[in-house]
Amino acid sequence: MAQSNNVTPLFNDLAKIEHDHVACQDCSLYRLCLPLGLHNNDLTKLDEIITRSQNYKRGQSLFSEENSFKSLYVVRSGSFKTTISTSNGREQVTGFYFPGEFIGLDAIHHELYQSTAKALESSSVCELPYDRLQEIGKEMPQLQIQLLTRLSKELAGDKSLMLLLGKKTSKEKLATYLLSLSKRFHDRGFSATEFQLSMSRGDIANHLGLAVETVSRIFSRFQDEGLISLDGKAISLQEMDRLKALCG
Amino acid sequence: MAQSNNVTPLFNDLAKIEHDHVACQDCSLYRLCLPLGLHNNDLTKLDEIITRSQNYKRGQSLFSEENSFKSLYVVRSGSFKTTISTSNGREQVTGFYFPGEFIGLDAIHHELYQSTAKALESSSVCELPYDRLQEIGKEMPQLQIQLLTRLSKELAGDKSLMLLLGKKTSKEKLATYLLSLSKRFHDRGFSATEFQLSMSRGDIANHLGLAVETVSRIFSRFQDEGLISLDGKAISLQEMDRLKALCG
DNA sequence: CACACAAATTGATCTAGATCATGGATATAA
DNA sequence: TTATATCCATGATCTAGATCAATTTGTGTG
Repeated sequence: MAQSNNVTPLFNDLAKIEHDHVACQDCSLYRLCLPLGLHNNDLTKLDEIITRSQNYKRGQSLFSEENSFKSLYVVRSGSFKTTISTSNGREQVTGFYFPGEFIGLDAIHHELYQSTAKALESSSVCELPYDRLQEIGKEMPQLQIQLLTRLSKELAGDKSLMLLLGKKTSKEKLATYLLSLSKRFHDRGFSATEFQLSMSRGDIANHLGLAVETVSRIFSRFQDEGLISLDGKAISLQEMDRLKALCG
Repeated sequence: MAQSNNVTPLFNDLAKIEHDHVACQDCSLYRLCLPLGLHNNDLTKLDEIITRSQNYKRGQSLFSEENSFKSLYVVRSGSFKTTISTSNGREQVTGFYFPGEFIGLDAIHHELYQSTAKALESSSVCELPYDRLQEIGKEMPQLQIQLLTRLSKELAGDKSLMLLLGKKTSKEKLATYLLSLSKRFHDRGFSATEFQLSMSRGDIANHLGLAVETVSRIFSRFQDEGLISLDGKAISLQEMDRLKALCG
């Protein structure tokens, strides 16, 4: 059966991508993205250094661990995951990224990317070459502040994730995760209760420090209890309040 | 028995703190800290906005979750831990901070601190009021870049910690932790193999997502195997290579 | 210096969630 | 369309590390 269309679509349509060169001014992600608060002149300068990428297909890499760091990326449409690995090959999904969110911020201090970024579905990005960004940033304090704010936000998110990984039970982890997704969809103008999970159960499990089987079981349990309703990748949060209460 | 003196002292003596107003130029932490790369004029301006704090005693808070965000702090001497909590009171130690390291970076995007910072021993800090920092930052791109770099570095560290929390066994966690401490001591000009653990076993356990008892047992095991030698808070890493191999 | 309290160690037991195993559902490709 | 690989769900079993319990050691404080 084909995926039904009664839920929020994946993020493919969020940015206007008919033309490859939508200016930041005209981008529907404007208020979620870096340019917020920049004046027209500055915005134009920023526009000039941005490369709008071709599409990335599901599974395709934006960059890999140990590649040399060159650019930051902002998701324009679709979604990505980032991973890092131990020397003996175990992998941790460190984050999921949706339109308007930055990828690569953890590489700024380094010559090399610290993680691998892969598309979860057909996706596109804006590429910001870091050296040129620094150049124009010298005359745009507001841009620097935006960048700092971005980094700080991601940092705070990662600390919460540490709390989740270190101290929460499997149910609490899943409930917290679903509500975090919900909020991000809502912030992007979509339904807070009905959306598509672009990542696999395996990715979710890995990200939350669980086994796939555990995620499956808890999803089933949540369904039995009427908390959510799940049809493949389409999820609907039926009882936000009870979910919130489950977050710990 | 009193603590023996044959190991690296705690960080109390690292910064020259006889006078409350050591200029950044003269501070022994200079090369680890923010001012790196600033010119003399800029350095003087930075100096002017910094408040050097009185001492914080063991257990004393620098700030608490939900306090309004005002300043960033750099550890001058001693050490701190930061924690965040779930709504029902469970707590996660999100980080330990040593001289030259920044505390509060995750609050920049917010009105409120996202965590609580407590001294682990007698400690002191430099306080950087964030609004004034932004003010002078407008004319000091190098300062902004330093800040960005700091944030990025902490971000990368947190991602590694996610890998640790999500994918490593208890032994691997402890080995990884000890080597991370070792590196940070070494970077500060101290022995990479002999130092004092200023944090309790409980703090370590919490930070690594383990129970205290587990940490105790693994420390004992590591001792039996000749990997480390432990006397209260004083630790000596006897076999760095084997420890490295244990990190996963 | 001795009291009281907090931190650490060690052993015994228990359990949340991992791992193993199987079958069904989905997706991709020729 | 069928082949083939991957993903997902669910049951049975196992185990790493948590929890509980009892000492021991360390550490402020009057």
